[in-house]
Amino acid sequence: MKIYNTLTRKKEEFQPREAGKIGIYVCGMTVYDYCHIGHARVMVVFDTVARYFRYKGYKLTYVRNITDIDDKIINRANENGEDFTALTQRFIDAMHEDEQALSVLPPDVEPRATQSIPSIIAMIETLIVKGLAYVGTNGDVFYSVNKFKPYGKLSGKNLADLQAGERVNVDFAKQDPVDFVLWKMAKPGEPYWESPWGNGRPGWHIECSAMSTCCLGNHFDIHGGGMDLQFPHHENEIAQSEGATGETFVNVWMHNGFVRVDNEKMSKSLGNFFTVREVLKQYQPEVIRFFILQSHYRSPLNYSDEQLNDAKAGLTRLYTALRGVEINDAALEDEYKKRFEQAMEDDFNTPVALSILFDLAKELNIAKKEGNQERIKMVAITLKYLGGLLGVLFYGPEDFLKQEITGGGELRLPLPSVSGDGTAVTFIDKQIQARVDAKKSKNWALADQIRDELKQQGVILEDKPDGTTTWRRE
RNA sequence: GGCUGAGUAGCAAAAUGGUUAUGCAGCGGCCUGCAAAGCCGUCUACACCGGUUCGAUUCCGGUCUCAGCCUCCA
Repeated sequence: MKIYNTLTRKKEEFQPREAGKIGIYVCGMTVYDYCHIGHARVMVVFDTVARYFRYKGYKLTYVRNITDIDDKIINRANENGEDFTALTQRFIDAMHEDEQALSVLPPDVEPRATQSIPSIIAMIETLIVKGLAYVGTNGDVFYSVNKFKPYGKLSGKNLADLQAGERVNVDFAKQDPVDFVLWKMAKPGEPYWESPWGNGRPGWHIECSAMSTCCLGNHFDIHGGGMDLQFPHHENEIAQSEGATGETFVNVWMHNGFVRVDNEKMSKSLGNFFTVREVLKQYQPEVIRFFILQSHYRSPLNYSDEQLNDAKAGLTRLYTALRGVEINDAALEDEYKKRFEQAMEDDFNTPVALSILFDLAKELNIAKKEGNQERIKMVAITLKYLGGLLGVLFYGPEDFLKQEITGGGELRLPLPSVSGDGTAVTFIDKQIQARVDAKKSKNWALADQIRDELKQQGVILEDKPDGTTTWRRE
């Protein structure tokens, strides 16, 4: 199993610290707004990683935190005139709904910053005792970056460059502009927790150090998150954790690439983001997941309708191949399974893994054409099984192909119903029957008219060799 | 300016020192009443310039372009 390690800038053979066991920590959401497709990518990517480790038999502990206190949350709650806990709870619930829609399995532990205050305070105290942190002139507690020699090892930066490139906004409370805050004093009216340094709240970076070591130990296997967290967030985490414990913090750092819109990073500040629930009005949730899996997790991923439509077309091809095939517990096609594993074990190469699914679909179509029942069963079960490892292809083919996207705005959870609008389905069936009759009397004009009318409504008819007709949505 | 990373055919996206990626789209054929789906065949590549090599899209150096980080960000 090879994984690209940001720390060493190369693919390395992955060795768990303890045979058969893996601890992984992923930086999750700051919950003050809905998840956008960029957040969805992190969720789907690391869900896929977690699924694969489990499939390989590792005992995995997957931790993904929730940042439920910070300046943006406080500001947003003030704007809304609501308590910040009401705000965060609402968006935590929304996030869980989005995850479920995308077939992202819940992490094993989902610690929240506000519920980890004691361990955060303990870690800051240790840092102060070790001389790595100090109380600034404004009462905030800062990390003394210069005292941590390896600072910059993850992001390839060095302190001299950082100091040279300082922004004009110098904070006079700090001893050094590169220092960062560990504990922030509360202003009047702000939420706070008691601490040895006064009432306040944790800085952003310290929560992840505290929560990860708390859940996984001082030294664990994998730490993940978006590329943009590399610096300063993860760099600071290393400084805090290794500074406090004196141990190596993390063996492997994994960072996923961004989702882009028009060649630009999708982000809140640029305002060019699409929320998961927005996109779900137009596409099935599995299409979004498939879209994400179609590129390697470290590559940029361009968001566009064209790309989503592409993903949909690809998924449709796979489901079409599975159509009408009974999935039972036949043996797996070993050759394809092996190729699939090879792809996944090369730094989670999901585009190649998906290409193997397409190869299987072609095999399946050929077997169907030849009427080779044995082969059909074997290839179909393999396709469905390998798809399942990626968190796709778990619907019934008819469910997927006939699912209607209502666009009503409600969140679409998994398990779509084919006949959410039963009357539509009844109508389609009636029209198909009328067309069968027209065909029997060789009234091609009427038959074509019926087909065209349904097509206009997004329903595609397909005549089968045995004289029956099936349909699917466009 | 400093530090990362990337540039592959119409679009998207992988691998690879010499041999088919894959999906969508196109073209020809089979199938079909005609379609759709499917199958068979087929056309568009490796940013540019040098170097290493018997041979480079793949390794090395340089150029150009793009993106990201250096401020909150997944």
